[in-house]
Amino acid sequence: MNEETGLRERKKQRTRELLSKTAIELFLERGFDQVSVAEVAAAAEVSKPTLFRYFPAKEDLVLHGIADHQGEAARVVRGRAPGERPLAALRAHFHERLDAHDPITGLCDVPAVLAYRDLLYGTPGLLARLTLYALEDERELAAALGEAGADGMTARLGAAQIITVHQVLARGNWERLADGASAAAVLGDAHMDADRAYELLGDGLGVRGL
Amino acid sequence: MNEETGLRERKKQRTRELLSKTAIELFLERGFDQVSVAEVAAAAEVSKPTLFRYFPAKEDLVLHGIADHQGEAARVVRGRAPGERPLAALRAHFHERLDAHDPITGLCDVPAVLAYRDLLYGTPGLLARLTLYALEDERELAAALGEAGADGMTARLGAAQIITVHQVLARGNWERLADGASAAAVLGDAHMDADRAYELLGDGLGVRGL
DNA sequence: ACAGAAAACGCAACCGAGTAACAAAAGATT
DNA sequence: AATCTTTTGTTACTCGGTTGCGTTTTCTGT
Repeated sequence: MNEETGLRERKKQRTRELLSKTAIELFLERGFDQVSVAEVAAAAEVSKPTLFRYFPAKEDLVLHGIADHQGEAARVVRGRAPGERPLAALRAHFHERLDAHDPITGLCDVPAVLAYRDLLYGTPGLLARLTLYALEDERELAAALGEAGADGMTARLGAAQIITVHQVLARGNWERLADGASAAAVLGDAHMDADRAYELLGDGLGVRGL
Repeated sequence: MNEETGLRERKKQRTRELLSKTAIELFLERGFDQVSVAEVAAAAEVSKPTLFRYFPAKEDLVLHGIADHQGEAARVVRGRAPGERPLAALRAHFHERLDAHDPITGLCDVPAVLAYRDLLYGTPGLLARLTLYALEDERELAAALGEAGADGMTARLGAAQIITVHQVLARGNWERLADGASAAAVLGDAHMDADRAYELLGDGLGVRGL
């Protein structure tokens, strides 16, 4: 009875994507703060209230694509092979995403993606919103680690550390690309960083003399 | 010639504190979003533009006190005893702050402080701003760890993990107090959590089976 | 003590984000 | 086709934050 179709739903979907796409284009051209939502609405040929019916805030026009990855870490832990350790699963997954040049790893040199990241990291408002998304990721991962057998405090500490490490790795990769290197050229270093980071997670900062 | 005095500076200082104090009182009474900056300005008997000359944004009226702790972790590392490891210095310092019931540890049951924390954690806008402050703390700490001999990536990873762990610990303590326990009653648990967290930092998640 | 420079302030007007109310239009249902 | 529901546009509003400008207050030099 519910074939996921319906002209209405399709139109909504298209409007939503049109809005986000239009907004990002404008933001990339002139900067997040230099473009008003009224302009975005006009360019997408909808009214301002309609825009806000689709996106609760201006920032979400940009972050809408990122919300798709929400809860990925928790999913990886929950979907790991029987007997596999959570950290091992996450580590393998990260290396996979690295090879795929997934933007969430920071290792994607498609010009549009690079410009997009410049926009994110260069706009405090977007960065702040982004960290709120990360907080939810963290909570979900903590729950998943709890299911995997960790006690409450360990699960929360571990989740926080893992999410944090991913952010640092992504930022590191992005900085290399921002310096002009190609993704292919730094792939090896990125893998090494990831290995190092996961070893640090697994073996502690103690082994590095801190 | 410059005795740090001057009527002007003193007045500015007082106005600044009056504004922050007035704002926090009002926010605690009715909630951050239910009080307009115009009201705050009126209650403090200054004009709206003047308020914004003292605080760049509404959120900073609340966070102004917290900014004082800015860079504390980095300072601890830089000021550690010769031969002492950074992690050991940070660990000792955290335990000290715990015993002092310092609000930054989350372990302070003074009613006003508790209400203040409710305000912080219960207002997304404040939380977001707070994490931006934490980002700077992280950068500073990374620099300090770098000076202490860690290579770039390790310093950044370590800094991120340490700051994150502090946040998790503080939040954990706050949750216990929010459940009605007294600071004295949970002090022991708080120390245990901190020990556990720092052991995790030092020895890695591996020892806990993750 | 007094005049002038510099800083801080208040006022009023303004811009942009986000919301509310209501009317108009479009899709779904029979 | 007629009706009901959902979505949309218009207008107008609140609130955070800024700007320009004239006025008051404090600091400085004599």
